[in-house]
Amino acid sequence: MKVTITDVAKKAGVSIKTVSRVLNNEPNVAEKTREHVKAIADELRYFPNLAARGLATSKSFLIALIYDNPTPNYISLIQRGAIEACREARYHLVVEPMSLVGAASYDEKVKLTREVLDRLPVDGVILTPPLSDDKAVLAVLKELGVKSVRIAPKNEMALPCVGMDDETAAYEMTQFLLSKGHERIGFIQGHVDHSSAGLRYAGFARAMRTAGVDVVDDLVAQGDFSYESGVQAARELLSVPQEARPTAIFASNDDMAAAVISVAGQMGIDVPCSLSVCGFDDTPLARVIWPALTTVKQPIYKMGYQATKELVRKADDLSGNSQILDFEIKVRGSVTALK
Amino acid sequence: MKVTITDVAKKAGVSIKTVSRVLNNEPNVAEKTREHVKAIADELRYFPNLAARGLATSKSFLIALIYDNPTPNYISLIQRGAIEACREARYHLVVEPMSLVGAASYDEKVKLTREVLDRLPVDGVILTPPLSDDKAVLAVLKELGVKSVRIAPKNEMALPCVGMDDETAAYEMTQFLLSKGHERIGFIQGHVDHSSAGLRYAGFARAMRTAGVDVVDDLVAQGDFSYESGVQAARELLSVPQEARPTAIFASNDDMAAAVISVAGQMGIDVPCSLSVCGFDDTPLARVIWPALTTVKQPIYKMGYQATKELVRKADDLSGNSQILDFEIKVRGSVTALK
DNA sequence: TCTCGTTATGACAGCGCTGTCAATTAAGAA
DNA sequence: TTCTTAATTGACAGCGCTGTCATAACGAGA
Repeated sequence: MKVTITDVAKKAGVSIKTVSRVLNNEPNVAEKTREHVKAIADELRYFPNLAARGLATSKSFLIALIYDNPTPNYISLIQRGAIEACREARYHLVVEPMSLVGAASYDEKVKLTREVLDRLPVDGVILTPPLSDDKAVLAVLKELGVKSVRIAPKNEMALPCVGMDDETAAYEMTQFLLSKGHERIGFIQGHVDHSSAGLRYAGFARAMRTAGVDVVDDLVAQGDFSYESGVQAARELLSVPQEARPTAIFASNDDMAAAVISVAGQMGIDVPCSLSVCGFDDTPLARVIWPALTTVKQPIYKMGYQATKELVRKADDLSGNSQILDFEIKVRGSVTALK
Repeated sequence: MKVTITDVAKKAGVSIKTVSRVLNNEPNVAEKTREHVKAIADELRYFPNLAARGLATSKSFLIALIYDNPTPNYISLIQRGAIEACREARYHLVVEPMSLVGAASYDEKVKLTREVLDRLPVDGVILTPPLSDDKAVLAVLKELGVKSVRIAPKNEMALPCVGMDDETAAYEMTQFLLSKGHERIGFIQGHVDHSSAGLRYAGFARAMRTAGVDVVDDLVAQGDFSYESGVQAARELLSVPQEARPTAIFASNDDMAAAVISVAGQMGIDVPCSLSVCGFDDTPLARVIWPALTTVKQPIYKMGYQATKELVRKADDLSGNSQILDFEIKVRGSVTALK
């Protein structure tokens, strides 16, 4: 049925070991032999059997993408990037969603994570937020000695990471609002489990401080990155006398920013004339709502790609090096200068 | 390092074959032995090596989810359902996005598909639209004898499918609009490669005919399920004298419906007072935009789950049986009765 | 008690590949 | 030419599991 290495070897008139060498780009094969074997392999449309190869090398050629309930758009971009990198290295991506956040205790988390990794021994793991900051998950990864890369804004536990500089991005976005004359700027924080949430707030606060503007407690609301939490937070921020109302709101992600626009609409507050709004992430949503959202474009696809690239790299020296990718501020209709 | 079947056998004082039998629930093992072996395996936290098992059985315990550029939300739900079913059967899901639509010729498509499946021999394939209707892909699947389930509204090529009745859903949604007094109803069609697009239009047309209302050609616009195409189509439908304008627009999916709402907003047409809008899919977007979208809720998660369930079923008799799942019409603010 | 039909268990080969190491060949050096 | 060294190739074991088939143990009936 399926073509095996033996078939190729026979047809090429060499031993299976030589074929193996050619296929794995090992040295010490005569150039002529190499070409010949390659040609035969192509002709026979031979592909090595992953299971056999895996058994012999105790590798699986599988990379796991472990995530917990992120937004579909985010995970789908990460995934796409990861798969691209996998393909280039002849790896495959298996996806493993988990349900750890909030619900489970530390021990429970350890157990669940271990189970996933025991059942399917992979060659590498990509962790997305908020799992990339989860102590239990990281502990298991270390215990099992699984190569892993975190998608996260900052290095942790000597594990390599790929991310962007959330703090600076938020800083620059806040500067942008300030440059438009806004001073009463509301801020909606993200989920406390995501380290990026804290960094975004920090960037906002730093920009305000730098500009000599006080951060008013009443203008900072807690959200959790969900649309619903954005609705809640927006109501809090906007249900005050008009003179106490912020002239701009910076939400920690696009979903919550969309919620602000929606709530403002319901309250008869015109966006952007009476209220400027900006978000973070540049999800497709940002261009789809009206007015289009001013937001920070994250290089999500690239994060997935780079993280995976790092995992499939031959060298095993992926010790704690981190990659910070560029962001971009997308200026759209939801922000105007204060009159 | 890793605990093997031999370790379990030694510790349990039986042969590896007996352990194997227990683990695979094979008959002819004394109940006492079975319990004992199970206990030892648990104690040792033993999990069979997938590669070895795969090599011996020539199965991979892998299911591939093959898709081509669908909306992130859609694929993410399908994926979630598929993974759930995989877990129950101790399978794993590998994702394989392809880029076939539009660009590639038939032969090119065959080549690319074959390459994906040759490189990673999986035990089953889940096809999502529009690939579930792609002749080239289906031909390769048949040629390679790969078990597969299509996520699609109707049976094809004797391949089992899981889907929903798009035609009836569109019919009922149109009836709903008609019941609200709308007669000048605009329709935005979906991507021609998706069989569901045609069925949705058919359902719309049937409802109109049944109600004795003519389908006006000028009120039917072509889209391709993308937001951008929705903008285009909406402009077409709305850039006419007010008396010629539709009083309601039924877009073939939510993204295009969102585009209609956005375009209407820009043109100063109030939704829903001057224009009712409804969509299809019930993406998160539907609840996030303002006004919230009246739409058809597809059981997307369940489709992924059922399709995978079918694939991992022991029996190999999955010949052309199709499952039609229920839909639900979600009435929200974007549609009002015609005054 | 012995025999026969089951049921339970184990020995062993082999799945398709790679790692190790030995054998062969080619290429220089003397 | 002959010896030495390096480059090239192949034989074979073994990765961890399951399938096949032989063997052992167990009961039931004579």
